[in-house]
Amino acid sequence: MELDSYDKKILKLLQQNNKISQRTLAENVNLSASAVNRRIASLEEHGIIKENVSIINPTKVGRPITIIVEVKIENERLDLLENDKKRFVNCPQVQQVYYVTGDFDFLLVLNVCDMEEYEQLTRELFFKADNIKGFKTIVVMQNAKQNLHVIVD
Amino acid sequence: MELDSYDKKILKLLQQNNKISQRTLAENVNLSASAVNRRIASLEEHGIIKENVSIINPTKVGRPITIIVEVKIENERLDLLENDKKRFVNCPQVQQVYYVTGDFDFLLVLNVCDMEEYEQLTRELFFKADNIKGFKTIVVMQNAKQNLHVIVD
DNA sequence: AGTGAAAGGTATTGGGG
DNA sequence: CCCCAATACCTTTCACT
Repeated sequence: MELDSYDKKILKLLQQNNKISQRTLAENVNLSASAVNRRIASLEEHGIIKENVSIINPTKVGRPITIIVEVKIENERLDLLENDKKRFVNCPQVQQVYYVTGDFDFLLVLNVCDMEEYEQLTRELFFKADNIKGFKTIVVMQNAKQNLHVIVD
Repeated sequence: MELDSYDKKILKLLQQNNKISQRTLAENVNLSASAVNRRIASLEEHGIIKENVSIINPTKVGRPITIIVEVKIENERLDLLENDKKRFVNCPQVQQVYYVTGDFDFLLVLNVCDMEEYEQLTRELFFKADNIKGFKTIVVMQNAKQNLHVIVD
């Protein structure tokens, strides 16, 4: 799907605030509300808009700790790798799973309420599994920016 | 602010899909639509709901590359540190900025369209600045999970 | 705080260019 | 693909429990 300048403006606005009304959106991009409506529907159908969500402040719901983990695996055999990946992805405390190459194989970003919760998670995620060579824990001191904005232009 | 079980259910649902109507939400949590309306307003006022956004699929808008950077700084003097942080935070390609302690000082997550864009960014972010001791680039092979969900219970 | 109903505002669909 | 207009739906407010 090709995005024209209308679609791009709509995306730019919606990824900052998706509660903005289609009428207001329409005024901003110089289109009618129904045109905006159809474009949004199309962007969603094509998966360009992946989801519409509220972002929660983790600190305010008692989960103030962000932890980064660099994971080294033992064996890169595809089925074992997929198995590790699934375990990470299915863990609700794990927000982000990146498969990388270099000194380590996975980088994880976790959100937890305290270090005890993290310690218990390490058992499930790393110690109980037999394809993990090692992992390095990095505790985040300050979460200076955290969003999923994509440049659209 | 104390969250009761109604608030928690509402938050759980909204961080999966904030386009769900308040009436549907009300049915799910066994409250009236107006009660849900007031609770959502309160959650927003208190900053528990930080923002409402559409999440864009980066690949589908021509920005398929995620890069992780570990940054070591030269001098931890507060003003220099803040200066580095601001430079990272203000860069639109930088989605996430974590200040950490250990082998490195900042971990960044970037989204770019190609390696050339990243290379140019490194000049702005790292080479032009004189408080950067070094940085390590990790190119993400596969983005297996990426969200900002927080466990609410 | 919660409810239900009324009022006001939005989203969505269909006819026509 | 656009606009406009009608309808259906949703949010918001208010009086009351």
